[in-house]
Amino acid sequence: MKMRLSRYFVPTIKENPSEAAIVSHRFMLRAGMIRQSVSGIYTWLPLGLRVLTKIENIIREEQELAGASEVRMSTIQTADLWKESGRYEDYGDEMLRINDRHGRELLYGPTNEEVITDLFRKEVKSWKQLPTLLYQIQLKFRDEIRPRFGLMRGREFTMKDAYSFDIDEENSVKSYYRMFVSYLRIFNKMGIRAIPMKADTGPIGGNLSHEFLLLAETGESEVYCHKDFLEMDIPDNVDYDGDLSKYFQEWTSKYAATDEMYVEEDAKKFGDDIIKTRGIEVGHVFNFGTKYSEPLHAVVMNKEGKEIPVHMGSYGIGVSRCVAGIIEASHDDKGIIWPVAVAPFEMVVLDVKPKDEESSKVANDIYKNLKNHKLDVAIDDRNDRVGSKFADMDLIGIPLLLVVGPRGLLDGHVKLVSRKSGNSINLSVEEVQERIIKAKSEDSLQKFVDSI
RNA sequence: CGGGAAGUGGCGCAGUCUGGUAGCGCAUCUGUUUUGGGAACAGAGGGUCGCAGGUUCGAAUCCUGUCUUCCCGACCA
Repeated sequence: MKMRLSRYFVPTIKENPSEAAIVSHRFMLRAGMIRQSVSGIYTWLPLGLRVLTKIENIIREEQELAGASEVRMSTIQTADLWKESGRYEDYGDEMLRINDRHGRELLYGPTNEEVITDLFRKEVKSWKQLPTLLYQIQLKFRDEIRPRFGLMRGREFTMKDAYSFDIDEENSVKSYYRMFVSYLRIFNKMGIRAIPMKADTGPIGGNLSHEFLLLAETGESEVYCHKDFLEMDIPDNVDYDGDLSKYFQEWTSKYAATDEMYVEEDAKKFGDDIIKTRGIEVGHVFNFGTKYSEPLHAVVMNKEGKEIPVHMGSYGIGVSRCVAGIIEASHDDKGIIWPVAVAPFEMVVLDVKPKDEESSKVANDIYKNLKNHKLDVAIDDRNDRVGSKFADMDLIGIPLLLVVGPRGLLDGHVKLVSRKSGNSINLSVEEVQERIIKAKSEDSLQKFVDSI
């Protein structure tokens, strides 16, 4: 399908909606990415959905690499399982409880430990089938006391949740490391730096747990973090069947903690290297042993022929929150600045004057050629004044803008603009395509954008 | 749930104190002139003022109730 913005649904808003108090919420509404349905619940519009989908696909790719298999559990769950695990009463009013026509107690899942454990106990019986690592990307509902900040704290939200099942503590920790490393790679691919910090295990329980926090001035929690984390290398060419403890050591040996876990004496050992800033929690990993497998009787036969409860872990990423988080971390007063990997479009060809047949044809030819070379490109063929088209593209945050109009073509050039730096370069019609296609084929489009 | 603020054309707001039958900017539609960073002029359409009661000759405005949204707090991906 041809991505013509004149035919696409992008309802941008010029003025700031009064209900949006933070940057990401404002820009998502203004850029036509989302609309609120009721408090804390949103409809995703085409542009927002493209970003969400890209993030989901990055997660899928990396989770599969780490050995996890995708499933999709139902959003509606039975209360019986929660009574069995003992969490039905604990979870409180955050859980949306529903009765069906027969009066049976159901609920809209706020998390899925019970359902996945139920699946596991029915299907897996032997230590030979372990480890088992499953994940899903699914809507969750938590009836927050006070939803706020748009997608940052909604009630309905998209979450990636993964669950590991192992024969013992030692192997369970290996699964934990797999997810830990996978997370480092996932957030890096999204174009953000999320730093693992020692975490409180909260209601999910367990002893080994880390939160991944995206650093942003507008973050919800105060964090203390060693400055080396900002430059540390992301694990590459990872052998997920090998020893991953070195990565884990590297990423946990230096100090990083949220304010509620902050211990001054520990931080002091690193002196001035600890910076105090703010962060947004985008991921959380837990290793919780047999907390659910015991009450739910998720057992396997071990080598000695004895039934033992499996050791479990769960691993979440707030997918829809990531969309907002990335905006918090990357924007200016004009709008969003998307990292290439998650931008709704990698680039847009801006047809300055759609009514000018000649220049418009050049714009369309370039568009088609780039599209044929796998670029995720759209053409802005809207019959608006160029100023408002520029303003929209800045707001929406398209990383790369290719401006094609009669004036430039007179001199034989088109203009390439980087959203991030605001810089532009004039290039011939041929050269611009060559360079973009080359960068795309080398998977270095972000570098190319950064070089402008 | 406690504290605060707000609901008036699609969006942002004024009008409410001091009741007299609704206005501004942006957006939309038509026409003309424009067109390389949110055009100009002329004209047009669109609101029973969140909802329900009440007071009054008369209510956006006063009173009572109710719903919704946002902000601060406890809670959290």
